[in-house]
Amino acid sequence: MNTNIRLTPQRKAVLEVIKNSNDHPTAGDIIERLARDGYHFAYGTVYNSLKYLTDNGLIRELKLGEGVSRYDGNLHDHHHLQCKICGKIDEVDHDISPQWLKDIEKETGFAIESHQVMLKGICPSCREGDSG
Amino acid sequence: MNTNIRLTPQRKAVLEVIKNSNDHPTAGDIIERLARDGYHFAYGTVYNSLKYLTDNGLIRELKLGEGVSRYDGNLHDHHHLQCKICGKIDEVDHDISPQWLKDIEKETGFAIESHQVMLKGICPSCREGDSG
DNA sequence: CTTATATTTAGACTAAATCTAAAATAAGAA
DNA sequence: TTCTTATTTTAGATTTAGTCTAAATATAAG
Repeated sequence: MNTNIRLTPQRKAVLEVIKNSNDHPTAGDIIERLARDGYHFAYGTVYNSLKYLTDNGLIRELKLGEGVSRYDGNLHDHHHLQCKICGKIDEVDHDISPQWLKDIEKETGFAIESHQVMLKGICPSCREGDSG
Repeated sequence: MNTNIRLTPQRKAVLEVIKNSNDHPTAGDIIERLARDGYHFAYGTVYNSLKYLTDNGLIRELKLGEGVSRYDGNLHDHHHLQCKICGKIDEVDHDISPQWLKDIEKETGFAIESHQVMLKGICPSCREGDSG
């Protein structure tokens, strides 16, 4: 992690929005929230800031298979669980077994650098209303 | 799974391309391969066919966090491993522990319906040339 | 102050995928 | 077969997420 991080006003504002969100916003969500706070940055600036903040370990980029990137201010290792009905994303602290990863490395010869588990299901509030 | 599957010539050709591929092609790849085989279907037809085949369980859609969907004719449960350098996708048969999923269901209250593990790393042939 | 480097901006551009309305095809009924 | 209805395909416009570019601005170093 870079110790010489340059937080321009734009990057700072983007970081603030993410730190103040707990719903894993997309770039679009972030631009919307910045605008609500009176910041009207260029589209590209927000993307550049997100990349810079991600590269420097201040935020995390999540790709949950929706075709959109989401951003997370929670730097602790965790996985995600998305409701198929309402789209809500929950965080899960359990990590998968390191032995499982080692077995896969042995089997495939890959050096595994990162892993992400994506769980899809029905959240408690959507389950209440289901019929099956 | 629907027992009354209607395989139009378009759907059949799309299915064939996927069954004959072992590299998890994207829609773009599939259109390219169809064209090589002399099939020039409308863009939308290929997407409709992919959706139809996926919905009917004849193929699987993979969302590996690249922002593109890939398609897989291997219907057996498995996970995927992508090389950060060359982009090659490998298949992994090991499945994660059912107990792990149960623990998460208990913790979150979600009814988990599907899970996908995405592993990123460096493949054996790219490792040979690395300097770190 | 001057020069070099980094960043932001507006807007054009790209890629993946969806949508739409018309045309074509297939299936079912008489 | 012919008529009617439902399904599928087609071409192309549209949407969405994100990248790229060149000029303008800001910051840092000498």
